Amino acid sequence: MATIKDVAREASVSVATVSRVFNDAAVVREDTAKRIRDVAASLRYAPHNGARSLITSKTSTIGVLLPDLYGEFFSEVIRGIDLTARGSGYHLIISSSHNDKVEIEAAMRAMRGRVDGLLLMSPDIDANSLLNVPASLPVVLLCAPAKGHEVDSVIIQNFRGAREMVGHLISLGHRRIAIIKGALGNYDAAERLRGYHAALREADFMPDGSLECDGGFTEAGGYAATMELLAVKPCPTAIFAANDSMAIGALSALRDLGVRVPENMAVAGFDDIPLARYMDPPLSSVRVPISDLGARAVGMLLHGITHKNEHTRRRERVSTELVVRRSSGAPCDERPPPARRVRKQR
Amino acid sequence: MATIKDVAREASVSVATVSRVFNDAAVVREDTAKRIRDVAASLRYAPHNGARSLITSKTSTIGVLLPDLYGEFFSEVIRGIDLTARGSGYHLIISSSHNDKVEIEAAMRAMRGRVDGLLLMSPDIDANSLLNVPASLPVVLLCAPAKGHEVDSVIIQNFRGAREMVGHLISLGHRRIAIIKGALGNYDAAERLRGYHAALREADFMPDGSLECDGGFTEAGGYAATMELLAVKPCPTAIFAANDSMAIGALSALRDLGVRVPENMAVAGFDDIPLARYMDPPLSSVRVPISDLGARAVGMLLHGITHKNEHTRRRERVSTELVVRRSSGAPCDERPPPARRVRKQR
DNA sequence: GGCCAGAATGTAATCGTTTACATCGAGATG
DNA sequence: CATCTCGATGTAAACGATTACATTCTGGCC
Repeated sequence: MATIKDVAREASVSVATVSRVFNDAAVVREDTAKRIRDVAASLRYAPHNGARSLITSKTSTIGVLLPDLYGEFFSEVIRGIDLTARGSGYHLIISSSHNDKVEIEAAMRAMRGRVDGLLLMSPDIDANSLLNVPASLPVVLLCAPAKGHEVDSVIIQNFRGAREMVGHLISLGHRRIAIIKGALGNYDAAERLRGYHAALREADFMPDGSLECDGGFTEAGGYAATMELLAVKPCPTAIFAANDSMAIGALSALRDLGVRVPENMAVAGFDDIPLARYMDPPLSSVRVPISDLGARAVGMLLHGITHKNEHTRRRERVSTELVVRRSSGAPCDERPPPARRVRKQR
Repeated sequence: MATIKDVAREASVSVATVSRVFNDAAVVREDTAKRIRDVAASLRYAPHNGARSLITSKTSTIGVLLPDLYGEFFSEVIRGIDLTARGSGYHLIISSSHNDKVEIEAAMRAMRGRVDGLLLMSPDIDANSLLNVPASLPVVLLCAPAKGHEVDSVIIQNFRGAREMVGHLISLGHRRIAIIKGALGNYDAAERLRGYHAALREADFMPDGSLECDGGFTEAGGYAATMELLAVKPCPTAIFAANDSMAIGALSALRDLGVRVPENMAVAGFDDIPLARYMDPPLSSVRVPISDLGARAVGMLLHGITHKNEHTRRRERVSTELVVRRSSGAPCDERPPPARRVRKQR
């Protein structure tokens, strides 16, 4: 493959001049510049970015470490990240399926010299892990607690969102509200559970462990958890799933069992993935501006990269919004029902 | 940030020895190796991959150029790509939103020196564009015609799938079958249209231009197209959308118009994205093994990378499968239970 | 024509690695 | 004891660019 030297030789100039043409073309006389461009084109020359970034110590690339790539949530996050990064002239290196600390640290090392900064979404990373990693590489944590404020982060208002949704169910008259919990050790999962508890406490409900089931954030987990919950006596009248995937699993289970939603069981999710409004019945959920999440994280990271020296640690949180659809049993505007007032369920 | 020289100095050895420890550790005496590893850890040293790949001319990275990142189709493709690439120790650099030829060529140049090969998914790339690009970079085309066999490609059996689906609708007794066409100039779109025509021809139906509407592969486009189609007299009794997104738009439109599916209008899509089975009614579609598509492409690309010299051009096609659900009006199994996915959702 | 300023271009060091080749010791061999 | 071998380590040249600094042109002015 042609290098800058080949072009220089062929155009009878020095490499410096060729380099200048491809960077600050201004200083090169127009006729030489044109000659060089022609030669470059005929040789199909393109600058070698690896070499370039070695000397400039700038890769124009940011690394994205994710636990997984499956499902609408990640797809949306990445989209937000990509849009913002590209807007600022940055490329994206994406690396997924990092489950334990060891893998993540390995992946972070692997990013050394490839990226200018790192976006890290991982349930079980903590500040300590970051110490085992090439120093002075800006990092932003996604959906993870930035303990001790040592590192930037952007998180979802999980607590508030969950409390609000459970509050909504309570306001509809539900007294036995079950929760399908997210993956163990996951920050979002823990916070949503906390929000659930808070809402119950505020309504002076007795906590009831039998109404809390693990769902692992997966659709299958939601299905299984629902099967368990329906065996509990007295039966819950509402199920709050800590994400939409599990809520979808719950809807499947209820359908298989012949339980009508929302008449005999209210269901609500979290995230408001695009799929939610297409469910039957449409799923009430807590909207998270998912692609914003990614966009904000990139913004923060880019600031960290360009103002490396005096960039103060920051923590942003994206706010959530209650989205009421039919599955929770409240009247709603999705498909306007005939005049029907708020009706207590049982 | 610490470099190999720092480590060498601190451990009182030469850079060569340090390098050897991080590569073929075998030749270094165990006690020196340990000393070096300790020093490296204390300095938080990690090898600079940019420099490394400059000299080895190997980046262990493949570039992925996509038109967009939105929607389940891309999400699945990327997942397949990521899984396979990671399995072979490759990283992914992803770049989306490339619409016209110029942008794509720019993006391809930008990949020079960053990647060992390129996965290119673009409706309007052709063999000629590839000539304007750094030579000898292996490329695999996704869902695009590899005219003249100059370049590897993997494509979907669009023609067969579409013909089969339209044949299915015909077998159900439909005689006026409309099509919502995909994006203009898009290869998949053209092939699916061709399959539609073939099926009609085989049934000796007269082609009717008024039954062909553009939908641009988007949900909104499908909605609009459906509105138009319902104004056609005599009205079609079935709509074949060239992808699921448009079919979903069609379902929305029909619901808004009060047309019952499948009783008064059969609807079918293409791709069988995860959402399809959740629609109301569940959407008949043509299943495409989307993540396989990505996986196969990576496999082909890796072969091209490792056997650069004598790698014969190849073209693979992934096969499709008819998936009959309620929306087409045929008797069919009830909704399948959720897939038992073990995969983590977040 | 000689001089000079400023524009255009060239020279060479540098970025952080890898690796062919050179060197150095130490133990084995005759 | 000289020599040979071989294992461990060091030296230095690449890789392909950028860029400070040096050098060479160019044309304007006296």
